[in-house]
Amino acid sequence: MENTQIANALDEVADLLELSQANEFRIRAYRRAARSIRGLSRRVEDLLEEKKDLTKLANIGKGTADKIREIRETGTCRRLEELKRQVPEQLAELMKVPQLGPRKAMQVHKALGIETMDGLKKACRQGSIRDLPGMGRKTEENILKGIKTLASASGRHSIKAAKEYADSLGRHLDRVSSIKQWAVAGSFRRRKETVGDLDVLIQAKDRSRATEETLAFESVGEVVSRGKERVTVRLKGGLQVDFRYFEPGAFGSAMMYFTGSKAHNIALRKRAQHKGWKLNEYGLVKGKRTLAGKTEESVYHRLNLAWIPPELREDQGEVEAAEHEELPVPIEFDDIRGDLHVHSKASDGTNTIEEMMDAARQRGYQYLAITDHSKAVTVANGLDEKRLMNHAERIREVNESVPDFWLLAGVEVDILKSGKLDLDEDVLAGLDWVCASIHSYFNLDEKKMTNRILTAVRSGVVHCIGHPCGRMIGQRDPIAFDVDRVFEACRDNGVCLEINAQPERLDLPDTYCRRARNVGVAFVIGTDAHKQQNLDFMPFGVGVARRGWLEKKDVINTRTARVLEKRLTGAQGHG
DNA sequence: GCCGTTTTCGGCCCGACTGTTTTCAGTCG
Repeated sequence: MENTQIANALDEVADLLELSQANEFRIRAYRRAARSIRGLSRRVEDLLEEKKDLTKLANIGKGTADKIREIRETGTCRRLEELKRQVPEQLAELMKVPQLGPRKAMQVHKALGIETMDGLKKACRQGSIRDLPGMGRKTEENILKGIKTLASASGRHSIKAAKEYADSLGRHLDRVSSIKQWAVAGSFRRRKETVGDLDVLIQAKDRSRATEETLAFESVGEVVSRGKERVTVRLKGGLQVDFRYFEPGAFGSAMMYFTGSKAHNIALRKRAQHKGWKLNEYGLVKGKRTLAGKTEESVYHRLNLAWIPPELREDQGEVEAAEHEELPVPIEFDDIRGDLHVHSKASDGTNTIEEMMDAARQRGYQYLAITDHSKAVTVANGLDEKRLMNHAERIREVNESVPDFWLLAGVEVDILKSGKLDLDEDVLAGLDWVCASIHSYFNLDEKKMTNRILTAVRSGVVHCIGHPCGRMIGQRDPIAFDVDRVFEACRDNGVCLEINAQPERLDLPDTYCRRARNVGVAFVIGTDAHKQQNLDFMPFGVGVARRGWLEKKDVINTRTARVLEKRLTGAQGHG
């Protein structure tokens, strides 16, 4: 059983407790427990196997630990089943409609017997909601709008889409004369793999004028709410943007508040509270006196903490690390010296070897590995041994023509169902860079999949495992394998793990990066570019690495061409 | 239901906006 499943069950208990209007702190306890489980780097299943004490985990006490054991064994727990008997399960779904919380959901259910989305829609249209106490016409409208939003937006947006909106919004805000300063915070700043909305902080003298000018942004679809402090809009593409005004003296605390994560904020507020202070978006205050707020650094320092990079703010040990000055120095995009995963026209890329190289040189790189597909990927015009040898020859000719750049003759070879590589190992051994990836049979059971990957890792000719989890965000689940065994084998065989920077992959995911780093594996960040512009995916991969606590030294394509070459040739025979 | 730098009971993060009210509850982030 996966951690997500356990966390979902706990959240379900919380949902139903909310509907039952149970003690709010009890509800919060279940939410916190669910979040803790979700954020674990290890599987609860394994922890239980090892007879570990779950109450040692944050926010898990005796009661929840018992329930987790129950959920693991039976798929549910008695408390949850009991709640389901008392509260219609479907109401929990209705609660997901924006504007409809637990109270209103229960109210419409009790008064009108509504249990389904369709029933709710009908009631709104018929105007029977407005007669309930505390509700009116506007409530009906908002619920209908909420149902529509829920259906269309279906949650989160890719980091790439969010970046496009953020960039064009930024260009607009730069032109607004009444805005003195603005910045994007939120999960976008934390570089999460997907983004729910954009949080934009604005400093302006004349707020109402700034609001007017901001709302003139061409992509604004509708204004959701509008106050003196905050303006919320939905863009035409469905992405929600919160604009929040602040004064210069509170810039740092506002950035912290809106950057989150929520769990990180709560951890910091509790820390402030212990000192008898209060922390909110307006500053760190003691009684009526403001202790800090102008910059993020000032707030962290006043709390006896080092400044924490946004990507680490998940309440996953970063506060403790900041306290003991043990924070990592996360890798930066400027540390990257080359890209080791790109395709050319030889397989399914759109550009020639030369064009890809030019694009890499324009970006200031020292090297680039051309890694076209192998023959198993027929849809991508994968190369067989003969074509690959000719292709490698061509790459080396081009490489000869550029003394100040290293073009590596490489391949992205398929890991077949058995674990055998798709190309002759003698041919692979003659290449500069071999990335091995899975592109088929994603549904093998965990044992078979683990052995499959281990066979490739131990082949002796592979430098790197490409997009190790094979997931596509929101489309395809990660493959099932024993990650710890694979990570250990990679370390022992000198095989790198790739962080694939394609925004729909971002694979390895951040939590696995951190886990693999602790095992001692080396990483490579590759864009998997299929055309020149795709080389610009690199920052997305760097974002994942930063969220995974990786430093420059952990990632081998931060090495200069000279050092990398030494490593690759020196590593021959070792893997 | 969890938890402890005010520790085994009594707290639990904090503020803005809307729509309904006429002082506030519900929702959201």
